[in-house]
Amino acid sequence: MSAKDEILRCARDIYLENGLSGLSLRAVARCAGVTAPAIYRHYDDKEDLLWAVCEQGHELFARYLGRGLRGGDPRARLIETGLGYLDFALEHRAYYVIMFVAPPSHFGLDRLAERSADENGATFQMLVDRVRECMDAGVIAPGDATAAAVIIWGHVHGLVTLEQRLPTDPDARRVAAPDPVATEAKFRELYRRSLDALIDGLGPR
Amino acid sequence: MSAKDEILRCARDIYLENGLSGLSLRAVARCAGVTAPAIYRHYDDKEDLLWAVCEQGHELFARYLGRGLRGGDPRARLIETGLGYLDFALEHRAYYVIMFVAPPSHFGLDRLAERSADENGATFQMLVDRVRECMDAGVIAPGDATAAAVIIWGHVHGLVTLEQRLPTDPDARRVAAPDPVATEAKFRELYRRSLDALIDGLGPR
DNA sequence: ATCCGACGTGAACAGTGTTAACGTCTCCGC
DNA sequence: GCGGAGACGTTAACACTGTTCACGTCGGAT
Repeated sequence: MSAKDEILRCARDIYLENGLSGLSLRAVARCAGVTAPAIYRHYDDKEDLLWAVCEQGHELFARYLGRGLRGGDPRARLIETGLGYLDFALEHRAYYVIMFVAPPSHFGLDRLAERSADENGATFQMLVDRVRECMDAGVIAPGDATAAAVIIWGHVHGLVTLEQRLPTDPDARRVAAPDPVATEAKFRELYRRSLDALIDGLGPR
Repeated sequence: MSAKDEILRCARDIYLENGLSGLSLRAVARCAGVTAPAIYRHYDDKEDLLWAVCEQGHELFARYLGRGLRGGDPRARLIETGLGYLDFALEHRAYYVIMFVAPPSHFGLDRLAERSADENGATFQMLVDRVRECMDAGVIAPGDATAAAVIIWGHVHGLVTLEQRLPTDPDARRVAAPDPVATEAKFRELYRRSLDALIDGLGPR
């Protein structure tokens, strides 16, 4: 395994475990068995290294979104895409955060902002395709497929990010350890139902 | 004006202008005409100071949400609340980012995470009230008002955060300066339509 | 007059990302 | 075989960060 790969592996593990605040170049170097400046032989700077981590995330993400193609009819394919999105967000929260949540420019990560905008454009295209399919099949009212795709992405993205900030289950407010498994199942249910409701709302009158 | 107020004012201005990465204690101190350690006479640490900035944001935010009460019927009040949310997010992006977007725990801001969760719970209650009103009036199908509120908040929150990451208008991809005013108007339109569609979807069959 | 607490200071510490100067290998052409 | 070149790593240092410590300097209450 090359030193470059080893550095990336360490950066990824440290980030996924400790978040951005735990990701220091010296920590990465220590883990990889080198000193900090050695990293600069392989990556331009910290932002560049972080981007390499993001790229691995996007690769993983693409596989989750790909599940959408398994659905039988257009509506099922769109919903299945939404569920793949949810699974990725729940199973790989840390990845999801850098890739879609944390606004890079506010943390001085300007290049990362650009690059991830491009990447987002690609996944967005996948969603637009599913939406257009639904429009052709009469599941969604004909119109601007791009706009509808923004609405749907916004919807699922919002639910997922909100789930990470709210207790979600208000009964569990301030009750110790609100059994994450149960509330996650509840949230999945809610996610699914709301996706249905939204698509209904976007359907022909 | 007390020194404490002056420090807070500087911290707010610097943050709103330069984002989190530009907010250094020494910069705040310089602006306020003191040295960095003086800040510790008034705030526990940087996180505490940042929280004070957030509090001002929440105060402002409450006024925007309050507009929802102007609506005539329950549905109008719910939509008006959603539009107030949008206005705040668009007119005070930087505030919106710390308050609702950036996940504090990933940046080592644990206390801020707790505190803002509490604050979010409060605004959430306001939304639940509007939803319950709609259920009573038959605008939204009867059921769990909290769940419906999560869905709606997730929806608007997702659209707003997405707008900050996507070009929104795909025609403007990579075209220089895609006239922010025009695309903002377009986005408002899309936001409003999708909110309508979602509430339709949540209505009785 | 004296103590005290509030407020501010300069110096210092550990940690950060990053750069410069210096080695040490390996491989390639002569 | 020899010399040069390039890839890769090191140590030392710089400027910056949040934070703490010991020291002052006031104003007000006793």
